[in-house]
Amino acid sequence: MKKVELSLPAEPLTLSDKLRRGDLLSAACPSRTVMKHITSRWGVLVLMVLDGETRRFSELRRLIDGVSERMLAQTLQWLEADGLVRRVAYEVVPPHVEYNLTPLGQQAAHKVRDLADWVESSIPEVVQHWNKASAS
Amino acid sequence: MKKVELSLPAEPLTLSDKLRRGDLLSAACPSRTVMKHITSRWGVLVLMVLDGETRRFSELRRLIDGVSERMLAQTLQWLEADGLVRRVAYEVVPPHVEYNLTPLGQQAAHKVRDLADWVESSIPEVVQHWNKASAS
DNA sequence: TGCTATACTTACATAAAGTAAGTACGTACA
DNA sequence: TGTACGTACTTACTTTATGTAAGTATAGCA
Repeated sequence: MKKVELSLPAEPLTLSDKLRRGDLLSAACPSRTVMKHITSRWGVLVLMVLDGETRRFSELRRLIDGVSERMLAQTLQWLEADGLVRRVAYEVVPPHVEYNLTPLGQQAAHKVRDLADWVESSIPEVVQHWNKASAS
Repeated sequence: MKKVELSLPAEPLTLSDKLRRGDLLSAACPSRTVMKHITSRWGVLVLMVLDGETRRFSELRRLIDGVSERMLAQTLQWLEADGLVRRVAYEVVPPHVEYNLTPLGQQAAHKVRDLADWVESSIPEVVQHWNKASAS
């Protein structure tokens, strides 16, 4: 079983420093993988919707317009493996599974929410730019 | 020439409200597209690197480990079209092109940087979770 | 009895991303 | 003078990721 090593930035750092921080600019750094999961098309929306709430799989599917069951399941598995999402399954038929955020996931969700809020509120300016550019 | 309309949330809003804010949860909302550009694999890194700096194409390519010229060009074109990145080309041979952020792009870059900082500093916890899970 | 709902997984089709090469011309170096 | 390298891209082709549709076991309701 292979343990993941953190990639080391250019400056000489102590071992504990290396364990302390990732570097998104280096391709081999595991932070790239985590960022990929969080900023994936559905990852962003899952974190938004789970922020402070517990939701069932089917609720998430309905709340997140356009997501397929396949991608929702995969996204949740990524986030669960990263320790951001907690999955609670009740052994009943038909199945009943609940999802919520871990403390770490909550932190991520706050950053994502800040970005999402900015995007949602800046949309008019971006759209204006689109229309201006296509008009010229 | 088709103008883009904003998708309307559930609550009844005035027309000016509709122009005011996007809704990432609805599939048809243009905020989905902008979010896609910003949170794309290379979009995040481009915004990070351009934060407060002017950079040439080749500098970006070297700073962002692993990016291909093809994807870097495409990502920059997306962000330029969204009004987040400004492109300045000098008509010389060999070519010389500079990129920097618009005020809107700076705002986006700040949010992205907050998220990136969190990911980079939270990596040890995530990796610990990976190793713990694979050990069991 | 038949229909709907649950939380997934699997096989297959499509879209996106990665890879490699080409471009036109300047500069550096031997 | 010839050769290699650097610039900012684009194009053709391959690989990977995503979307779509269908299948699963069983309970509740009409």
